[in-house]
Amino acid sequence: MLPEADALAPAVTAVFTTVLTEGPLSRVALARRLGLSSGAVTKAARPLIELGYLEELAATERTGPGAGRPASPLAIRADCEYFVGVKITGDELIGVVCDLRAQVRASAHRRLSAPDAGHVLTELGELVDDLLDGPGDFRSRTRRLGLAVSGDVDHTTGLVRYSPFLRWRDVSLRERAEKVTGLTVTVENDVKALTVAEHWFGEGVGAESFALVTVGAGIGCGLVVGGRLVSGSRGVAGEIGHIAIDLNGPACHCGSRGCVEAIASTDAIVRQARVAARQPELTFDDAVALARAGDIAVGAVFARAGDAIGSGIAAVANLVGPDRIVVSGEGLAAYDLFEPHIRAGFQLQAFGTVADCPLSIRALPFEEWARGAATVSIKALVAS
Amino acid sequence: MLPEADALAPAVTAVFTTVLTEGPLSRVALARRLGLSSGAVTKAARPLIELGYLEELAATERTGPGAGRPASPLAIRADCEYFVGVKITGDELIGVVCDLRAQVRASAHRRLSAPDAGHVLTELGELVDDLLDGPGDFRSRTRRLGLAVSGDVDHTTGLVRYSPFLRWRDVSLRERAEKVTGLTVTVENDVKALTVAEHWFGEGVGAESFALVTVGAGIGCGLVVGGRLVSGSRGVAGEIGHIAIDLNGPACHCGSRGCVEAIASTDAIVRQARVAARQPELTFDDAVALARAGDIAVGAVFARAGDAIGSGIAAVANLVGPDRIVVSGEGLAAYDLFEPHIRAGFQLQAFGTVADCPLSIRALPFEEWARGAATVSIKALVAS
DNA sequence: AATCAATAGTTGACGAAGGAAATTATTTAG
DNA sequence: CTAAATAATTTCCTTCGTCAACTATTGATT
Repeated sequence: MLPEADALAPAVTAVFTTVLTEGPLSRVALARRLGLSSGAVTKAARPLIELGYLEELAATERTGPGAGRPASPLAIRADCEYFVGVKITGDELIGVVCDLRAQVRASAHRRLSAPDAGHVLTELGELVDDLLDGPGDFRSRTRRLGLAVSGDVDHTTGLVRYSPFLRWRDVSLRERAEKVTGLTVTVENDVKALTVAEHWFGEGVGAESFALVTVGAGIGCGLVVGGRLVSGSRGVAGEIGHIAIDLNGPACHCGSRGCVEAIASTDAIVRQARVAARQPELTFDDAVALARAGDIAVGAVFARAGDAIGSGIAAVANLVGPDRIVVSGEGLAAYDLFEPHIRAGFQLQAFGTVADCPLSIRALPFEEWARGAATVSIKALVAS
Repeated sequence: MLPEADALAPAVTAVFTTVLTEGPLSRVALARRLGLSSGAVTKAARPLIELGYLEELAATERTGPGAGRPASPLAIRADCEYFVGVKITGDELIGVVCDLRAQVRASAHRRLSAPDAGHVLTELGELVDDLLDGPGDFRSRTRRLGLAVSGDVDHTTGLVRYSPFLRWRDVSLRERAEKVTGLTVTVENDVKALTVAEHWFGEGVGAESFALVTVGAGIGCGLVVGGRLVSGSRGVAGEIGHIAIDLNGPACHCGSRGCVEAIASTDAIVRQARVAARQPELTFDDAVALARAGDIAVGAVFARAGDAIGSGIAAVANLVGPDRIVVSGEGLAAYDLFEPHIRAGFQLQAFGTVADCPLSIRALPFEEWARGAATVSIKALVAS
């Protein structure tokens, strides 16, 4: 078992995170990248190699003019430690085991009969045991568990202040999960966890500022500004879903009117599609099918939703001017119906050079939320 | 003349900025505040005292139980150095001399016949000379000039990339202003400069995240997140004025529709008030007078503008969850007409605990923009 | 082959910065 | 006058990172 990587020198943390997120890099490249002397990098890398976190790759490519000693890049030893991530929803636990590079190595899920905290925690314990004792022998190399929960989460204390979907209030999730699993637990809001995952291992790598927009039952946004996750001084941030974009739009459950979420969440789409198609029993999948089959009224519902999402994204972009934006979410399963409208809505309202901000739109792969949870525990190891 | 405060140890900068922004503080209080040992504070403070930036106040108040050596608070010697700040608008230069605590000591302004860069720079040189050689003998203790310009400004290079009001493109303002004035020049976007001023010396002091919204000919927003000014990766950030809040609202000069600015800028208000009052020659002041006199149609224009501003502020608050928000601007000269609507619009659309964010609304004192410019040069001295 | 230039990485001396704890300073309470 | 409490300083020490010299490894040139 590898020892705790606590209380590391700044340079050690910097080298670790940079190699982790920006792939194999030679010591000289790291020194340039981090503004350190090459000697400092040598010294910082040594303990990480000795602890088994980094390894030196064989020199391979020759770059530049060709002369000179070839660089030996430092790379993460991904299998030196594993991390469990679990996304907790109202009716399901989705769990994964990831390696240090956040690659999913195993996954499992459990349906929940009821979302009360006691029940969820017992199920969580069993799920984690299943994951760690299943094929792969992860148990001996796993110390950490990350949990992702929607709602207001204090990630420093591991307290879930309020989670509407779970109907939890002030649940000390970290403490209780540590007792049940015996692992070191990190708790984070689900959207923020996903944002960290994307910032460290996805399309946000290297971005100084970055926004992740999730579209689904809710519409959320995780923000990275100045290289750091934005938490909001009252625990709330990234509530793109409750930006009002249409004074005369539909009423939203938040009490306002014309919120993005009231127009573009899956629920809102179903509600509008039922009216448009005059079928009160219509499901989301039915709506998608109708729109793809050319139903003009239902198609307009998706178009309007896409425009609304584009407006919300434009608002984020106009305010913080991020390097990059990623739009994702289970609601984008039908993303062919949304994408052009999201882009058009964004382009129309993005101000000046903000319109140049790269926007990637893609469906959210299954397990991604749980992977986000695991990423948070990786981050807790590296940048503790 | 005091030497350059370049390349200081982190603790020295921390002590300096903390004393500067959070008033006289004893060494022990500073140590607690900054997470340093008291010894470190003693060492960090010494050079600052020797250079004349700080002074030790006589122990005054006894706090707590009463026993113990009284603390001798460290305070800024405000008159040890002066800073010039100039706000450049299309038709006017507004200049001030501030002390190290950003108190205005002298001010002057000049009307511009034309906004071309060459002309502006000659006038700038004369304005600065007037300020420094006027009463007060500031010249000998002044090394720095801050310039505030609306538009896209690269503050690291001092280049004005694009300023629509001035019709400037790629003007290397820092270089040229240094040549004309002989001072070390810092250039910043006007709203960002004002934000720094408010963050360091105004209501944003101590805030980890903070938003300043300015209402006037344009509607802008400066953001501080994680203690640092948000610049936007393409130079654009805080464009609250171009968040669209009404799909069917009036067309905006930016090409979109229903932008906050198209509803609530002074121009937009005048335009709408002329229609409402059926007086095509109406001025802003006339509109204010009519609204105050009870004209319902004109009053509704102000109400709608206030609501729109409130919506924009709610969008900012929902996204970044700031500690505090300040609304200011020359457009708020008639702020009695706006204030309740701004607050109501904000409260309606602020999500969850975001609604608890303190909101202060107040008219922008004359010279405040220029003071912001001076503040930027103070910041450049302290945190270079 | 020998040498040189170029680049990568290591090493050890050094200096700057900050912590720990003993010491000094200054006050009030008794 | 002494003890307790708090503030500030000082000294010693550790840590971290730079600097510059040095080793290592390659391709190119002669």
